[in-house]
Amino acid sequence: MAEKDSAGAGDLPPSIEAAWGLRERPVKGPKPGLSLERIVAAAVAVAASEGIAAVSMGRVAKEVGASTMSLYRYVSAKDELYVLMQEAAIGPPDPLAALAAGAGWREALTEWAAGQREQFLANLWVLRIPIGGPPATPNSLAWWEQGLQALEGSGLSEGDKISVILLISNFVRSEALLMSDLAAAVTARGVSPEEVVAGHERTLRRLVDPVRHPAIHRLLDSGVMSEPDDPDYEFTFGLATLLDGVEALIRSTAAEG
Amino acid sequence: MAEKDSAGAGDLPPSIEAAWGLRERPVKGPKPGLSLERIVAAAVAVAASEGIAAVSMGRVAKEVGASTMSLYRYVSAKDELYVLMQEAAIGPPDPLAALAAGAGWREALTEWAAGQREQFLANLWVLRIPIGGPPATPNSLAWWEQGLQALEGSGLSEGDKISVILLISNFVRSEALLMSDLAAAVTARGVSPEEVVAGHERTLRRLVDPVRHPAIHRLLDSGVMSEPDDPDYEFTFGLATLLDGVEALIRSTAAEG
DNA sequence: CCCCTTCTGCGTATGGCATACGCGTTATTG
DNA sequence: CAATAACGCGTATGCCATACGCAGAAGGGG
Repeated sequence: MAEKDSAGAGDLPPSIEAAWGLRERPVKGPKPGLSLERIVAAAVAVAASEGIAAVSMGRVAKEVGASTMSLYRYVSAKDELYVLMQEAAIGPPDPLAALAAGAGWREALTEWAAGQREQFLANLWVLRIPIGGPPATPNSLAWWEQGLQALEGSGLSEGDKISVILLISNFVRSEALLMSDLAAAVTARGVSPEEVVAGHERTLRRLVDPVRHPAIHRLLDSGVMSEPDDPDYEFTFGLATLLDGVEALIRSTAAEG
Repeated sequence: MAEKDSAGAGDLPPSIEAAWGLRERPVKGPKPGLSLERIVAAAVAVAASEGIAAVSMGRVAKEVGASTMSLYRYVSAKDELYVLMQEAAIGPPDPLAALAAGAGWREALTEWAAGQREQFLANLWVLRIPIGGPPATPNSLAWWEQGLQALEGSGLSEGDKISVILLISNFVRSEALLMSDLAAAVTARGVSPEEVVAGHERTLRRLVDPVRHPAIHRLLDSGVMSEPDDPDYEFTFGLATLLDGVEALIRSTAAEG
């Protein structure tokens, strides 16, 4: 009951194959009136201006001037559309200047992480679409390729390289998601980011019991919550810490290798 | 048009206040036939056995033997139910043995991260529910409290402490999400985890072009994808790297302080 | 003691959603 | 010129969250 198909479980959905440029145009039948590109572009536009929740098959169809069901000739399910949207929004990475300049892995990775973050921040809705498994689209792969290249001179094993890449890209993603949450709260109420943060601090103060939560209480008293307001701070801090950890790994690898 | 309400934007939804034990029972009217606890427990049970997607208001209502709309007397929207489900599933943290034993911050943080991961892995569906903003529920706060306590002796500033806690809990979360993705793929097809990974490697091999993706190509050739199969590996590796970074931060703080 | 207020459970209705299915139509190939 | 295959899309199904309002329960004030 297990091994049946020739290719097996590893096959791609057809629209993803189309994103890779595989898949010959069928030669029979009427010429398609739409195209995957048009559909995905329309979906991205809706998501960018009204959020991912506004992206429905019907809505996208209206945008391209077609009927809902006609989209299913191009995409077999909405999840496929999501994948293609992500792919289109993220785009290919710019070449790493640090690599060209012959700089070290740390500069290269920093640039790589910053680039990825930039793409996320420019397309916050991307962070809201549910991920399923590892990437298999051209641009996603290109980003991974670039990350691996940044670690080329590090002396790490191949396994350690992906692990590091995974670690960093997860960090970038979750930090950007935090920003996105803040942005969402800001637009939900009509207030400024500062007010949102201040409101949350007020709520915490009301709930935190000095006896049961001494550390949080100390934290609130320290006034850190009201301070910095550099939107890049958490990113810069986290990345630096992460890279310090990677540096330790690289050093120890070099020492024992 | 800005400052109107006394409490302002920081207010909690009523069902969350109920989770804190605030909110007096109304004295008029019929006695409630249900309770938040029963509803949340039923929702958690459904999520645990059939996934978060199976949790609908109607389904939960059926589970507790009530009508769909009656749930809205206890919860004002489904998102509130989500928050309460998360709170219930995660539960309060066990006391840190490392802290009691007087061990250092590194042992304490490691234990803390492992505990958090354990809760996630035992309730994979939690990872699928969309997060909105920072936690304001009792158990979530308790976890944060414990994380901060683990860093007590580190000499870090309060601000650096939250940043570190944030960094680590985001890491734990995203790593667990990866496991969850794998588990989902495993149950979706009927195959073993090894076969899923192997299938993905096969797909990659088909798509990766040695010229455009030299680093990934090298990676695939190195055979790392087929190797380890220790499900904790990525977690152990990432956490160690992260903590090495934190160690560097603590050292440099001590040096300049 | 009774009525009025307040809260309960819940039936009904609305408007949204993804998508299965099948039909008429259009191009291409033999 | 027919057979074939892909097209656009109308219709229908079965979910979903949730607004609204009503009928009945419980307690408090007169």
